Amino acid sequence: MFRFASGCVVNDQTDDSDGGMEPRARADRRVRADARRNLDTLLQTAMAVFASSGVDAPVREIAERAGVGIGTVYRHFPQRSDLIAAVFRREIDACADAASTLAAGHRPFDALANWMQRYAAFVAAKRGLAKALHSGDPAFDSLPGYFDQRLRPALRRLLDEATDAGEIRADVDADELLGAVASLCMSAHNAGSGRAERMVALLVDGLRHGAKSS
Amino acid sequence: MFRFASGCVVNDQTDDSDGGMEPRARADRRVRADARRNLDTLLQTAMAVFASSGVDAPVREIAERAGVGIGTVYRHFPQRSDLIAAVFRREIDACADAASTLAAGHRPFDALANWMQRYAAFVAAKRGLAKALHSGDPAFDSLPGYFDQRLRPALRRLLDEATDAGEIRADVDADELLGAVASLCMSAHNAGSGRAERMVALLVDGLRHGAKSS
DNA sequence: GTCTAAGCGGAACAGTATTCCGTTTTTATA
DNA sequence: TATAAAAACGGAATACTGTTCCGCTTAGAC
Repeated sequence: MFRFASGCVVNDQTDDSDGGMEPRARADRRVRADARRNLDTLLQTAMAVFASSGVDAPVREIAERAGVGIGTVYRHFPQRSDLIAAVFRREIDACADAASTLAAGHRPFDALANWMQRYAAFVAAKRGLAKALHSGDPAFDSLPGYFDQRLRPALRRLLDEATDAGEIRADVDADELLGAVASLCMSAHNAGSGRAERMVALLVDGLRHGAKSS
Repeated sequence: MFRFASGCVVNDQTDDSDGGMEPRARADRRVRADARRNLDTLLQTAMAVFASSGVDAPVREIAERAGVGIGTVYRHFPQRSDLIAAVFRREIDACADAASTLAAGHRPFDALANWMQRYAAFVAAKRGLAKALHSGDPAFDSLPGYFDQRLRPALRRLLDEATDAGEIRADVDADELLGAVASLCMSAHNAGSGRAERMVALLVDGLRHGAKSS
């Protein structure tokens, strides 16, 4: 056994010398159904608890609310920080996946505009987790990279489609945009409700109308 | 009793209705000598422990090294974070006070240059505490304000005296300078030793020679 | 149905902050 | 200097935490 960067414990390839077993059977039946179910429940519960009580919520509370024993939590996440990282990862995934959904259901510009708000909400909600990120715990080391790896392509796709449809200007970079929205949300933090949304909307309007500078 | 912003516990004015007692005696004899001594020892020890073991050092360790009981620590600092804040405050004071000492013992420009290095060392050493600052603990809320309140006037005085003596240009702002040095020290963090010092020295040289731009 | 090991639960451990209260020490007063 | 009241002290006890350990349960292959 070894620990993935993700923090989940995974079976290492057990010795392959016995040959003939189908790899499918190996991979499928390796994880018991109840274990997978518990893992999922755990992540969902942790997400809810972190959202309501903050990332400092005790592991015990999460275990209780998920209806599992503490041992089970630690079986899936050797350290408390691994659980936090996994939740963060899952939320990044959800945000990235939203891009596909939106792209399928809206015109390119609308998909882009909606996703930007979705992303803004994500950033705003994750300020607590951001704090954890800077705690120096190695469990979080891979998160920034994962963040880029998932979110950048998602946004790039939306941008490209909107550009191809002639709905927005062509000179904006996905990275820059992600960073810009993030800082908008950070600085609009303690301002009244709706301010971040408005600033992001402004930014999106700029995508449509602004003249290319430099 | 109420808690000062500083986190120390202080006697509220006891009822003054009995009139005639001299205010001096009141104010002087209000704190027992051993208490004051312990408070001081505690702060000194905590400073040393934080410097060597980081701000996460257990309260017990500090109490032991200071030669007092845990109860005494908590009598002076109701929360662990109050102790951290008090230490930080004291170091800000020391840094600010150094300005006067330097001003008295050096020519204006030298005083300024020395103090800038002193301040740079302070910023560099306090990276750990900076992390604590962003933890959201209300005990730290007043620190940024205190930082400005103490350090800005200290630097302004040195700047003014150097300017009056015609030793530096007149168009630099104390705030900007504090910020600039801080960011220099932050970014030079993981670079080899002495780099921050050199960058700050560069900045100080700029004070003497640079042309005013805008 | 049986067997095996993956998975589970939660008591036990270790380490922390914080509280509580009987004891000691200072200091005002005589 | 002797005394008493109040202030401060010390540290055992409490209350939470994260984490480990191991006997028990149960999914799933045969």
